[in-house]
Amino acid sequence: MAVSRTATAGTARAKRPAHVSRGRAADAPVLVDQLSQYLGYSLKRAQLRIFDNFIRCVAHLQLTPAQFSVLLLLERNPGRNQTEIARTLGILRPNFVAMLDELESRDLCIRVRSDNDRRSHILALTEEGAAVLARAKKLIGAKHEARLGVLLGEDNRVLLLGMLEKIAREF
Amino acid sequence: MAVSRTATAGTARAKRPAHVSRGRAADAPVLVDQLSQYLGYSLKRAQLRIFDNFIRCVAHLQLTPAQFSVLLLLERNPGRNQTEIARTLGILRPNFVAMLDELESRDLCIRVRSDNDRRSHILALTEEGAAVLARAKKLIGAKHEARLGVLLGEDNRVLLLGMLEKIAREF
DNA sequence: GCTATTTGATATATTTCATAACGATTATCA
DNA sequence: TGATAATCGTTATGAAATATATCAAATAGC
Repeated sequence: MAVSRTATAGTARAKRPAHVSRGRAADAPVLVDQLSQYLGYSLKRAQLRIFDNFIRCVAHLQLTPAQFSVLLLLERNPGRNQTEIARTLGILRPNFVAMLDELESRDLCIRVRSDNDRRSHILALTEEGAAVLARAKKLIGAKHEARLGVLLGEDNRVLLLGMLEKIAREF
Repeated sequence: MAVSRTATAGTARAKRPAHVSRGRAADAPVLVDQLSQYLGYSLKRAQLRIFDNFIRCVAHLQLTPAQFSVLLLLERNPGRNQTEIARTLGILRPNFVAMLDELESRDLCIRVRSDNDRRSHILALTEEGAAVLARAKKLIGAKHEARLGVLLGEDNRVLLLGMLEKIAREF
């Protein structure tokens, strides 16, 4: 999404119309300085930027942030079922079904009926899934997180992560 | 949305099933430590928390974060038209129409045909809109931002805001 | 064994986000 | 000036994300 980069500079005119005659140029930018002081606003804008960049970084792997997070959780947590993974990510079970259908159809993971509870499906990465995840991690690390380290400084990047985690957990 | 707070503790059993027999308790939490190291994930989770709290803080005013941001922009930028406000917020013009219909129907703002360009609608807060905005600002400041200052420390809160702004602008 | 609960799934509604196109108006410029 | 292009708000519409209710199958609890 994101705001269009060019301001579509508003048609310079010799004679200023009454409405804009009190000190503001016709193409002056809309002021967002007040709004930027609100955490919710800045958080949302930053999140959109980050997601946008994330998607571009793994474009040729065709992975969304949500899909990446699923694959990473499967790698880190073998033997878990759909409900456990979905709940951890805040994904509702009904919505998780189509997501897994997609991943499974691309041979990135599989559902296996559990032996000890035949209601549940144990989720597992396939070899292909592990390989794609590994490539995604490398790309994100090199082109995404690293860039952030450059922008903020590595110390600040870590600080930022810590604060966001704290908000997510304790706010 | 948000993850359910109770882990729906998984049915303790005397005899461990084969799948979970290698060191993990049946009700052990899914590990998110790796995932949390990715900025996109932590950013998104924090954003959901913050929006959730924002909405609750101004619940009796019935204001969404997006609506609040529109009102704030109108106050700060009098004399602007729909396109300018929408673009600033990253809202597509077609989607902005219904949003303004809602705000205008609640007498929080008005559209006025511009004299010097009769295509455009100049947006303005009504008295009611200014009053509601003032109350919202007070609530958010006292119950939302202040809480964040307590959680992170005031210095860190400012630091966080600065980093998020930088990401939104320069990433 | 009987009832209640859980799991994955389906159906469906709602909300959010995006594109195309229109009438009215204004800008551009030959 | 007049013809063409561009812009503004709007409508219609589609796509995607998010939410609830419900089901059959399997399990848990008594």
